[in-house]
Amino acid sequence: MPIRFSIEKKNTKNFARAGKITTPHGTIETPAFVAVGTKGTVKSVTPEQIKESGIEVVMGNTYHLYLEPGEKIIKKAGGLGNYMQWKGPTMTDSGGFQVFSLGTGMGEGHSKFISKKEFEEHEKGISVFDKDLATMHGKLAQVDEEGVTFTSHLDGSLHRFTPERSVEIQHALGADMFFAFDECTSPKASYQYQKEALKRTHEWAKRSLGAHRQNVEAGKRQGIFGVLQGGPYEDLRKESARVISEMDFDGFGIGGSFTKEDVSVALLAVASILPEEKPRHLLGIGEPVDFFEGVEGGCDLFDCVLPTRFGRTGTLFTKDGRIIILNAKYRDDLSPIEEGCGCYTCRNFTRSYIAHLFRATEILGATLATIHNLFFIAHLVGNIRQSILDDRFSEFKGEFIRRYGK
RNA sequence: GCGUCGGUGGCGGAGUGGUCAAUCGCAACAGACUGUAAAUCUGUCGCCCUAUGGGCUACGCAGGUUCGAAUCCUGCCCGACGCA
Repeated sequence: MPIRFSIEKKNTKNFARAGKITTPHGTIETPAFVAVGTKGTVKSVTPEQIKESGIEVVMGNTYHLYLEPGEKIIKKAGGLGNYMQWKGPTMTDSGGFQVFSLGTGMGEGHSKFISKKEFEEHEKGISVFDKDLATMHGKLAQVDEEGVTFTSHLDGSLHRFTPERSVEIQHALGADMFFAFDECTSPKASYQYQKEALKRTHEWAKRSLGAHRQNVEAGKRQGIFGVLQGGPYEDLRKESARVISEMDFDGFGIGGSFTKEDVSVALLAVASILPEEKPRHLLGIGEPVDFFEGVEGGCDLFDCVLPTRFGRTGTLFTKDGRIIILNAKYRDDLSPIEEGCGCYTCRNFTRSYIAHLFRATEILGATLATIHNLFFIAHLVGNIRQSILDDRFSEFKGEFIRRYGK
């Protein structure tokens, strides 16, 4: 078994649990936040800085790394971790999300989240979105039963991913854990489409798993996670949980696009169906408040671009809510981003200085802000873990949300 | 002193009789971002108001021509360059 998951403590009132994932490159204490390093780098920070922020695992992306520098080079370098000099555990995403973000997501012009209002209007047919128009303009990915054909966003060249190909690339990338190739649907897709896409995702899961089990060497080093889909529909979510659970995956990913309100529903629908003894990764979710819901719904791993993207674009997490460092009031604010924060940035620099770096578009601003945000999230999730161990999860959740807001 | 060119909103810089409160860029101000086509994107950006509309003041200064001027004419002030 390439990875081992053990549960140390379970919450009696919900699905929250604290545990450990042991991988060939070290142990991850769960719940844990996975830093996103799409192209083999967590943008703007060094591996040392990632580690010092309290991050234990980094996730790269098959689509991006396949396009550049190409999986062959990374394999030759000894795998993703070695190539990027991240010594801890690694994961890779399958490229399934890009089926959405470069496919329908691009035409619809929204991210994986959609507001409740927009979703309801869409259901009533009020939306002005024109599917034909979206197809004609700029979509880079096209789904069929066998896989996805896409044009590179870098040079327009034509490529094709199938479950087998995604797994093959992910073997070359060599991460400790990786995901089966799935189709992440648009939140605006119809029930009928969600159902068809789900069938496809299940078929692809089976094929991904098959391709992985065929490679005995890779199987010794890498764990494969099957991905659940189903959009906002509870019955599809349950069905997905049943189908994917029956396959011999090493862990599970919960994917998809949502309205904020659907996340919790989707998790609870699935929580008691998934086998308890395998880790669950909630894909792509990570506002501070979201972690509580995710953990309550039984999730052990989370990845999200927000800490790093927010960092680079000047939005910083604090216990009292997020701040936009470019706001005029911080120009002469000589206090740290967050009073009492133990991160490198807060121990050494002021809001004023970081604001100055952003105004001057000095790249150190992105680095210092990213360090802080990663530290904030890693420690938030770490504190959630501790609260489970101490049997005070609900109290901690209440305290945090009261102060943070939203 | 003479000549030439030029003076536009915080800055740079369009516009050369009406659709100009004035293209655009920068700065400024505010916002967004959830398995990263993102060091990205959006909105506001003369003043005032009973604000998807209305009023006022504006294109160096002062006059003038015209139904109407940032745009044409005269004088003045300032700047750059050239000649003395």
